[in-house]
Amino acid sequence: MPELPEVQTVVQTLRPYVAGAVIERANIRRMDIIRPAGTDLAAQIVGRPIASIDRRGKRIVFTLANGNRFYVHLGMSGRLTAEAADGPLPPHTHIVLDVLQRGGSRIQLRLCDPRRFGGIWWLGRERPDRDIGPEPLTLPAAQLTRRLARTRRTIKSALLDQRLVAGIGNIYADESLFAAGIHPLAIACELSQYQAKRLCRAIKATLKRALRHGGSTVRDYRDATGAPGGFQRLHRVYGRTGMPCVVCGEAVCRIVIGGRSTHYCPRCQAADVPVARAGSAQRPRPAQARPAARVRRSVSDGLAEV
DNA sequence: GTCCATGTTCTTTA
DNA sequence: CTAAAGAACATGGA
Repeated sequence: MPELPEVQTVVQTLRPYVAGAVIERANIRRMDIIRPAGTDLAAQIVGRPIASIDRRGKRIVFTLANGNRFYVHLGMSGRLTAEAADGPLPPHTHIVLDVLQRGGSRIQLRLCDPRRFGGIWWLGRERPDRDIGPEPLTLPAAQLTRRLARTRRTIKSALLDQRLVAGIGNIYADESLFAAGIHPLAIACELSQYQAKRLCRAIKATLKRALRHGGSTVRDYRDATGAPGGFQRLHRVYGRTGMPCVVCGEAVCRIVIGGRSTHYCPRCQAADVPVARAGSAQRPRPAQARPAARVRRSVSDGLAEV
């Protein structure tokens, strides 16, 4: 659920509760959300002060006073909240950290994640961003252009690739492409210089505006205090299939790209550059008939004969 | 029962 | 070999 604006909002609302606080106890109720598997997270963090909490891409990065780091990823349904120490534990609460604040009061830091696509990654001294791309809010347009020029994927798929740019997800990819007037099936490397620049500006403007509204709550998302976001009311295409475009009145379309639902206005986002086919790979069809005897055997066929 | 969901990673295919 | 699409993961809601 959470993309850059939601993750950043969680960090900002969590920071006053945990910055400088000491982790007194770690109640890890499910081992399988700790990664790498086998990490003794409790042994690493109990008794340690939290020096700082920051965001990198969609990761919530904790830095301990001893310099070690770990990060929380919220996956699709994760919530990281600061709660009064004695409230009842809701279902799917996988981690509870008891935290002693500088003022002397105690709170609980809870990770709740029904679908369990999220989790906690222990980093130690490793960098928190070795395997993801640059931050979109500070990304120079020329750098985005260069990165897009390297791929023939659709622009929608490219924006969702965290190694290309970190922090954009399904909502903000659709909203940014609408703001830039670019068709989601446009081939990334076919965008004009002007379009790439416009897209870069649109991404920044969209993410910043979402940030000002505390992110989007479509379903599960809450900040660290439990409050929902407000930006879902300002979505211009995401989740508006069939409704009139807020700019031109044309009905908003929904297609599937890379397995993800994609919303766009067919008039405001005209396909004025080469586009891929929706819903499946752009498969160059053989101009002539296929070779006749095409004997292909699946793996299971082969195994069945052994 | 069906389909869908704010994400990532592994596998399969071209 | 590389690039990209699809499936899988787990749960709940419409």
